[in-house]
Amino acid sequence: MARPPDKTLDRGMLPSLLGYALRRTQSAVFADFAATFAKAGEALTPGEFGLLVLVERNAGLSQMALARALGIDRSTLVPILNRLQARGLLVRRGSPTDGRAHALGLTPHGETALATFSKLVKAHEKRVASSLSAAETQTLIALLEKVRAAARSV
Amino acid sequence: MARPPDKTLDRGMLPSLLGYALRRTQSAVFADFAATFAKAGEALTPGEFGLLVLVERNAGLSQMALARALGIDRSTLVPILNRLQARGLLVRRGSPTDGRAHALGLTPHGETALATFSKLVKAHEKRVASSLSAAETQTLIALLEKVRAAARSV
DNA sequence: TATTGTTATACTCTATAACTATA
DNA sequence: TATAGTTATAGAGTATAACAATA
Repeated sequence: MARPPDKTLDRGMLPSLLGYALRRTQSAVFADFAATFAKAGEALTPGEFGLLVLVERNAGLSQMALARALGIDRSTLVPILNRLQARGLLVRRGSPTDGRAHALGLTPHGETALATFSKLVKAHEKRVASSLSAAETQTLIALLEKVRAAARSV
Repeated sequence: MARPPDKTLDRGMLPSLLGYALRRTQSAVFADFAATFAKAGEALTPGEFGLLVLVERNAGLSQMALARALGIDRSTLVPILNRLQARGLLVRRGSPTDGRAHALGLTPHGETALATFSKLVKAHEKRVASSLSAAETQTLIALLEKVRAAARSV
């Protein structure tokens, strides 16, 4: 990990930019996520967690559907799934309805691991939201969604 | 660019997570930033813009100081500076006070380019913040800073 | 000894293009 | 023809370790 940012530099207009605040906050939250998992002897990225949740809640979905839901290319997904499969968390089964497609699902170990991961994520969320009231957290998420909708329609 | 996310999937607990909203919003804002620059025939990432602003506002700073301000390792900075220098935006001069260090600065072309970039960034910011009132934008930035402070102290 | 910048190396995320098997 | 998954390849961002020059 790199050293903490130097606060003495002149940052000009940057602190007033939404994108700048977004990037810096996301970076800090990501680091907290990683630290939370590392402290528990686990290793998982936010993206991997999101993927596992999607597979659990939509068992049998195809790689194409998953890639679309994640907003990434299908080729990008392949090595990610390979890694999670090698860890025994996830399986690719043949689709019963389409010979080209895979039906994705969690393994039993993946299910129990995801339960553990979810607890860690909740602890992490509680910590990063600790400086906000429940109402502020809801406001923040709602404002982020509004910004996302506005940015998406370019 | 990948296709838009599929809205029909069950996302479980994800929409209530701050980190999830943060990642998705940042991704959309980043795409808007890239699209804004592409439409103007320019190419720059948010990180490169931030770096150029830092160099302009703190002319003569060293690579170590810049890396610290950006929160990245000094070795990570080298290829980034190489690229910006190859584009004629930035120069490494010898530090007058420390024979080991470089004094970073913008070239005249870098100064004029940064002025153009800043206009594009303002247009981009205006668009992504278009769905929020001025007060909401201030609230959003303030809440993000509070979260960042809480996440940083792990 | 410690610091600055560089290089070598490695890993992840991202994409495009081409291939295969199926539809 | 079109789609699902894979592979090959490439570029950017990130890091650690080791090195030369300098402090």
